[in-house]
Amino acid sequence: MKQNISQILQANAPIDVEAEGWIATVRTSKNVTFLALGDGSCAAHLQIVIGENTIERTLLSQLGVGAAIRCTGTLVPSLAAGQRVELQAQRIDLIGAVDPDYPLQKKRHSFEFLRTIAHLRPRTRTFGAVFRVRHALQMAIHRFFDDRGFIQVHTPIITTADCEGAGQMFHVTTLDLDAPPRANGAVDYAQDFFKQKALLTVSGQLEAEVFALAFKNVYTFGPTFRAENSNTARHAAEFWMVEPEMAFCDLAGDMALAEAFMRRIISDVLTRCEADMDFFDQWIEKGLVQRLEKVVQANFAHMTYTEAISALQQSNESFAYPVSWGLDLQSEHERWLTEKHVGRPVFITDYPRGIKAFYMRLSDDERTVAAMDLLVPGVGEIIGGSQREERREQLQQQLHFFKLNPADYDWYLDLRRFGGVPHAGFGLGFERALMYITGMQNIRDVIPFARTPGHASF
RNA sequence: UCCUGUUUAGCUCAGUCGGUAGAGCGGGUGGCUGUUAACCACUAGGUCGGCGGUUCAAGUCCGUCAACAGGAGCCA
Repeated sequence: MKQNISQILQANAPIDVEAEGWIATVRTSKNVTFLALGDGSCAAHLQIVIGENTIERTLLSQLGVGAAIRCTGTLVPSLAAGQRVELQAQRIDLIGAVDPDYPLQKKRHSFEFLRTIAHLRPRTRTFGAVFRVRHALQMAIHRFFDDRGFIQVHTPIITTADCEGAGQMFHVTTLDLDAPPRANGAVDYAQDFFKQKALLTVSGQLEAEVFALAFKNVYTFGPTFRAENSNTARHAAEFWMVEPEMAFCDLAGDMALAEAFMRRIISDVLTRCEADMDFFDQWIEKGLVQRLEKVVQANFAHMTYTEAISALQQSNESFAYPVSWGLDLQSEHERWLTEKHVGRPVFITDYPRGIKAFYMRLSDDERTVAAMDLLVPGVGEIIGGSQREERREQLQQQLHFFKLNPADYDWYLDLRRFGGVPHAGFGLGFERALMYITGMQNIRDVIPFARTPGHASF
């Protein structure tokens, strides 16, 4: 198998090699030309040295930034500082020429401009690092669960239940939208492909619970969809979510898993993507690596929602949003708690029933539910989870409390009749975790081809 | 969706008090004994986001639409 540039850069010089890739920069002087060649396999480029009269002058003039080439020659220790080895070219083949209007230049571009050329931006250093780390983070997540005996469940992407009553969902239909069949004045979904209204999933959690009650420890990791008209740096219409679910597990066990999970995936990426993480530390967010190392080392703090509210009320900070028991915590509150009050990651637990989802387990005080959010310095909430309501009667009460139709949840209620057990889980937005780990500030820049309101190009 | 801001060369930006447009990079040409986003010289490149208004005169002031960004809400 051919060697990629990552492997070539680690080879013992001198040795004859063949390198393939795209030209990142060109520097010429009278007797020598230098190319920086990249193939996405690592953050570093391979320096190619072209001596006088090595190749045809017409070929040399075609070696512009962006061109794809194959270079054969001898890998030798570099004569200059800046790289350990370099490739002395003996032969260069132009595999893919580049037109002079190639938009990427050897200078800084704005992320806004690069979003408009999503078909070319993966070749830049920043996006090379982003998508290598995205892959590494994904693998770290799978390894974490696999090491603990978790089974991954491929929960459905097309669903017929508005699972959590959360937000707008995308419809999936084969009906003619210009003239849909009607019955009793409404669209007649009985004539649709699934013979009922179908939607794109917003969460695999409810289906994951089914598998947790058969395989004990499971997780989902797949795409989810929200049709919300949210136009922010942290929202996308299509994103990936990680949702572990554990049977015979309470909220404390849930938090213990979440803490071990965060530590492990961060340390995995730090050790496996050292060069890319150094790149982010230098160019995207100063101090990033140190911030993450502190998260890996720190014991996460714990406090209840009620304790958090009183801490906020006694803080003498002036918040834009009011603080009072029963109101949800705003971003500014979460940031203050994790950054200033405790100065490390913190779990907030036992939220008021009314501001959390119907499936969360009602506590004995009947005012709070067994919910937890993990807040981390820099971003605020990164994980949300809960112990699920395993008692059938209480779950029915919760459905009534949230004005949901029990008939839509018959199979979910059934789980509480046939060997139901205490169980718990949490959800992690994959892209938000990636933003946290890379320091990238816009979710559109950690997704290969982002889907947001008004944008589904590429 | 709301608030605020931005829109000038292929890219990143400057443009003062209203008087018909500038730089760096990139492209082209030439130079340079090994460069590190190389460097030096010359050169081409513009419907100043669209439409409308004020004015003798608009990149500049006003209105409007659009795109983009930041913040908010919603959330992951």
